[in-house]
Amino acid sequence: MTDHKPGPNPLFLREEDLRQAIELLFFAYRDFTSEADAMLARNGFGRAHHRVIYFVGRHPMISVSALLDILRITKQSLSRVLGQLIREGFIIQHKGATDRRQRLLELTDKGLEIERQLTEAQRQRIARAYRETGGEAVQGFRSVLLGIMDPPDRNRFSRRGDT
Amino acid sequence: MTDHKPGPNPLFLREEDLRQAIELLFFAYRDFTSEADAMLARNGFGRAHHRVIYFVGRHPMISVSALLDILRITKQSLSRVLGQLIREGFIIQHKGATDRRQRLLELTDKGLEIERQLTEAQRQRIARAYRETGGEAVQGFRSVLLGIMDPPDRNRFSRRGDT
DNA sequence: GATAATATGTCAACAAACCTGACGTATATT
DNA sequence: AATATACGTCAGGTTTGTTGACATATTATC
Repeated sequence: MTDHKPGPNPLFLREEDLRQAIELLFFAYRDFTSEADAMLARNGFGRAHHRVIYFVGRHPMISVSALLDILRITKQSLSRVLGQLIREGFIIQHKGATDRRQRLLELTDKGLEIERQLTEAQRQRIARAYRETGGEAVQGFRSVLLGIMDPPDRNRFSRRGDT
Repeated sequence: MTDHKPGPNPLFLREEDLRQAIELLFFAYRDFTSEADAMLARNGFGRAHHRVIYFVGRHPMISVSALLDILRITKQSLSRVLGQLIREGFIIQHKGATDRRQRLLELTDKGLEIERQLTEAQRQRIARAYRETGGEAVQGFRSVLLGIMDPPDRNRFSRRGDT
């Protein structure tokens, strides 16, 4: 049933390597989000909600514009999802102390709880992969992904212990 | 403007590592698809079209069900996108030789050309990251991503040279 | 050879999550 | 006082996914 071997078209050895990388990202990302997606669907949420919950949890008191900068979506798109999360009590807004135009976002206890549940499957998946492959592979994984992303966001990943 | 340091909440050192991995995947994937997305938008296509074009190009004469198995979407979703690509002459169907129920898919010359253009930016991005990080890092990248994905698809990535 | 299973397609209705464009308000900056 | 920024919102549109039902051609099975 349904055969598809690794495929022809290997113009260069290099070409095959690059295509494998493209596919590794596709399959890994697809599976990486699968458990959380299922959990979200049960709660009437989507992946967009998870992203908002995740990054608000990661950066408590983040401003709306900083969040937009991470997500790279329009404020109208964010507004729909964020408004829902606020109305349902997962996130609260605080007026900025220094700049009162800002609406700083924070998870409520309810928000923290769902964040933990949602991200748990992903953490376990990563932890398992890290455990199976070892520290050297982890360093390679990190540095290649850093190389793939655009420079501006690379400095979010400082080398450790800088809180 | 807009400050968000790496963030608080480091319950464990380990926890921070796992969260960084989650974010590496998010940022890398977001940027990885950005150029192709822009090019697709200019042609009136979306990311779904790219995925179909990519995997048909990768596996010439793939059956519809095998493609569905890769993409993990419903046949109705695929049908819309695939039908469009067929009508516009990017993909052609052939009746299966052994099983005449199958519609085996193949890129036309036009399809091959757009595939090349679309994937080019991604290939360059990967190539650059691979060049910058070196072979050892690449091995780590590969093995961690393999560890992250669910086992069933791992054997798509055999070690090399098996066509 | 009738029956069941498989591979594919299609119609219809719906939802999630994006988008653009326009406009409004509060606050800060110059 | 004028301009810019941070945020919100209304309105309408697209892409990409979903479920459910049903149809057709072909293959496999009893």
